[in-house]
Amino acid sequence: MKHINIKDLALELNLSVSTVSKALNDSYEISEETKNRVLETAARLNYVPNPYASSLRGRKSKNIGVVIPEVADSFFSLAINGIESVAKTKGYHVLICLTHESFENERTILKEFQGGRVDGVLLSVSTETTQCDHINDLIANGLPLVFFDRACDEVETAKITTDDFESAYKATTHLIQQKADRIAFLSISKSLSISNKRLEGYLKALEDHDIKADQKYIIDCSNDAEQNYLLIKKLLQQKNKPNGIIASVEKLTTPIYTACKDLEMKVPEELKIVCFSNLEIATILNPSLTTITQPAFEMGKMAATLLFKALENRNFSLVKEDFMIQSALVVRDSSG
Amino acid sequence: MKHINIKDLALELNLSVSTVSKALNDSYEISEETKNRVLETAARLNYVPNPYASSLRGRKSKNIGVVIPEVADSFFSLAINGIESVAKTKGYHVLICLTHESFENERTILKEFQGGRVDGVLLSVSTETTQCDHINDLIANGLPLVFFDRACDEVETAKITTDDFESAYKATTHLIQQKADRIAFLSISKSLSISNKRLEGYLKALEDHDIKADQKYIIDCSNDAEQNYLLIKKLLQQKNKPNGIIASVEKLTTPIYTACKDLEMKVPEELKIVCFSNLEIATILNPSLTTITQPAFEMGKMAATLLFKALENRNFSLVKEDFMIQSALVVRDSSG
DNA sequence: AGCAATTACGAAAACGGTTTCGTAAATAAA
DNA sequence: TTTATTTACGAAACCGTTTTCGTAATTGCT
Repeated sequence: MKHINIKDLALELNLSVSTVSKALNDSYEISEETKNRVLETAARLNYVPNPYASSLRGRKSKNIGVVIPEVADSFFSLAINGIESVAKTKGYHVLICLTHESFENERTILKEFQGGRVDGVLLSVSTETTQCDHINDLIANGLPLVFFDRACDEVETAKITTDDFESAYKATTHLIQQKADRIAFLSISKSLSISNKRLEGYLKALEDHDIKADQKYIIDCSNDAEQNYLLIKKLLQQKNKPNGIIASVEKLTTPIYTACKDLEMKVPEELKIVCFSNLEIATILNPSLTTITQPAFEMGKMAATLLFKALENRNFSLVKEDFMIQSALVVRDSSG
Repeated sequence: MKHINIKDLALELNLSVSTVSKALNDSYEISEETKNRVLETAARLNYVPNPYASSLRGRKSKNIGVVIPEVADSFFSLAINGIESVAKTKGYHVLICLTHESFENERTILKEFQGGRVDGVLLSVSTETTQCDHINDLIANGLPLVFFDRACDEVETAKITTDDFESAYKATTHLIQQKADRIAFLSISKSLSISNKRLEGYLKALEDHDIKADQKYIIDCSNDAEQNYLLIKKLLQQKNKPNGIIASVEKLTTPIYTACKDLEMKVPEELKIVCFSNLEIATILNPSLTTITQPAFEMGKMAATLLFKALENRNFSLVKEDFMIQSALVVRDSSG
């Protein structure tokens, strides 16, 4: 079965290519009768237009690029669903690109996007990203970009974030109220703004409750699960070990619980735990995990909606603006 | 900043478009000196070729389509990583499309692919998929397709699966050896071949150990979490309730554990649990979850490798063949 | 030196659509 | 009836590449 193009279709119909094209696009220039004939024959011959040919002429790809560190993370997979739900209504496709937390990958991907592969970009930067020239280049090239969750402050565009400062503040205060006074904070990156804001919220809560922050309770985790496990274990073995812990990222849940089990620490009696996490299974952990749950689906949806606003209105441009959606502190047994 | 195309580049260099194109593609027809000049200027002007123009002319998109039910599932997200790892080495992009377990979505996506958006397809069918005309159409249209995990037996092409029958058999046998004699099986679909094979493995194991299968222990779950929870709860409340349970899909983990907790059933004493699951957090559930873990990354990698073999060799064609990789039964406390 | 082969480039066609513009026929307005 | 407008279509340009083919200029061979 040969693939059928618009020329074949026109030939079959004894019409010109342009008429067929207009009929397929429901142009006012074409009579109802002809439109129906064309549509019918197109269906019969199983004609599917080549999107790249359309892109080329129309100078738009009908694709948006979604650049994220990882797909095996419930925040991102839920956000993808949110993004996809709006892209679908707009007739757009979603091109998901993974950086695997590598700056070099991120740069390469954004560079490629400048060739016209996508019409706009949603980005959550990698942990390695400390400078944003590659992002500014993209924008200078005319591609609208909206950050979601992990943003770069130096870039003049909109971002959808959650109240990282406040939720870390809330979580810390919650632990303090639960009588924890040596609270550790597990960070994922020194450069990521969300990580820093969460850290600041944590520090502010300590300060407001007259607890002195201690550098030894602030741990920089890496992208390596085994190494994180060792770091956490070490943290929990030192003298004056923490009796509270706040993990700023979901993937630390497993090493934390594993370390507690291996060290036979009682949760929440000896150690109270809060994680930034969207894991559905938080409820069935034992003890069930207190989480700060981000509105992942909503954030994806909102980011995409904003991006489309920029794509559809040529005179609407994305300015530096922070759309903040609240996360929820869901108290469960691990901090009881 | 205007976007630069090959014509601008040629103008800047005082060369013809064709020469520039050949230089960029490292053609033997172009002198080293010219190549260097072109490369240099291209970098300076930040030239990025339009992939769609190349696609159009070259009649290939350098994209492969990955069609899966859901991305928020650890099997699929890991498989994506496997697929991506090989696509990257081939200079291909991965277009991920989600069916959300809807047959209609699946059909629409595959239909669209026939327009040339992708050069080949990796597919894991939706639970609703009972007939395969849409898949056969795609293949008849010249697009190579490889199944992974969830396949359609009626389609003449290769598939990468795991030993669903054997692993269900092993899991069931394991539960029997742990003294369970009323073992329930939770299915996700009556039509999905993997679901049926797992069911058969379960039934065979019962038979081989002289346990009579009982229809009331075989539950068809849906795509709705709340409903599944109710089904499971009902299962665990009937008289002669099961003392063993095998869940054929990861997303049933939460409702099972939740139901056990709500009904105050002791695991594993009163109920032994095994799940088909790739969840990392299986280890930190309490009790830790015995799983049948599929080689998700490997399967993605293998499926992609096979697809590229078909893409690269015009005379290699995908025949009906089942590449089976073994899953591992990882015994943990929930079946102890 | 004379001819063939090679080297290095350019012109133009092609990929599959969309869009602009031109126009014959039909209809409306004068 | 004559002129203006509308309707319905076709020819051709165009989007940004790659590729085929043609050809001067250089090199190699005898």
